[in-house]
Amino acid sequence: MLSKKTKYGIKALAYIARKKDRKPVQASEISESENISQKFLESILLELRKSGFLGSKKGKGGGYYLIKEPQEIKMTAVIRVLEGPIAMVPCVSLNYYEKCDDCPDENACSVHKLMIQVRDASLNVLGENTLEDIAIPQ
Amino acid sequence: MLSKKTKYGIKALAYIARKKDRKPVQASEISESENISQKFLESILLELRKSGFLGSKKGKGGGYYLIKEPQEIKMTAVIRVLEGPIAMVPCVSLNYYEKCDDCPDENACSVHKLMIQVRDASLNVLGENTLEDIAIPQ
DNA sequence: TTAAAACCTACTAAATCTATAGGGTATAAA
DNA sequence: TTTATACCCTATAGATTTAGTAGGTTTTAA
Repeated sequence: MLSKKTKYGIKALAYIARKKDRKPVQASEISESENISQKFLESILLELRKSGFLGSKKGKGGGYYLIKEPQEIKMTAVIRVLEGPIAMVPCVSLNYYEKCDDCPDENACSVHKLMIQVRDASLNVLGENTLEDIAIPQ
Repeated sequence: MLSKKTKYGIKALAYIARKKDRKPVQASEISESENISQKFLESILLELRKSGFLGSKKGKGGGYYLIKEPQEIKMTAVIRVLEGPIAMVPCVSLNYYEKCDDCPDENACSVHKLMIQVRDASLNVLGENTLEDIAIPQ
């Protein structure tokens, strides 16, 4: 299951991407428009800034803006930052690999083989979709 | 992320499916062989029995056995029983649908559209794999 | 009769999620 | 230079889920 944090983060990025001008967008505006708790959203936007997706401007007229073009932002990257691994088990994760305690041999594990297929299917979808693709005008 | 419960459940089913004879397999045997806490495993096997995947026999020489043939058991069905929805958000779940609190219009939601694609990709993989496919002899 | 094995209920420690509280800091406009 | 704005930061807390553990009861085969 996708956490609310990730879901809100994606919606916020899409909201910012839909704006044609590159003026900073306030957290309060996104919060109201997308029905997200403002304080919670602030922490998410902050994280997106620290991980290089957003820039920010303080003070009156400030807000958040995209650093890269929407078509350059793959959804795999967004989800990895907000949610963590895309894989359903750590032992098939490309970016967050962990060995299973119970598994002496990954290649003999039935779950492992299945989850590699699921991971690749998900990676394929999320890698082909960019922020531009999902931020269609309403 | 797949819960340990689901992971153990799949491994247990695969273990039982690998046995050629249809004699009942004890929880203790699976527990030792797959490095799963026996008590935890018992509760999982019980759930798999109640949901129609396994039959059981009590007393000495008892254990669990498959009710259907491995090739008739789709992994979608197993995961839905043990883990719940396959979709990453409830609003795109076929079997566990729930409306999002924050979303007035699902069709205008960027997350919704993306997650439908992810769901379909996962469903495709999990629907094509049966217990027979993943229970390859070690 | 005894041992084995499924069955059942209740509980719990730890982690995670989803925020909320309460400010601090930098900036722009008046 | 003041003031309002808006980002920035830390701490905390309630709810839920996870991953078990504990301690039994019931059924069956030998």
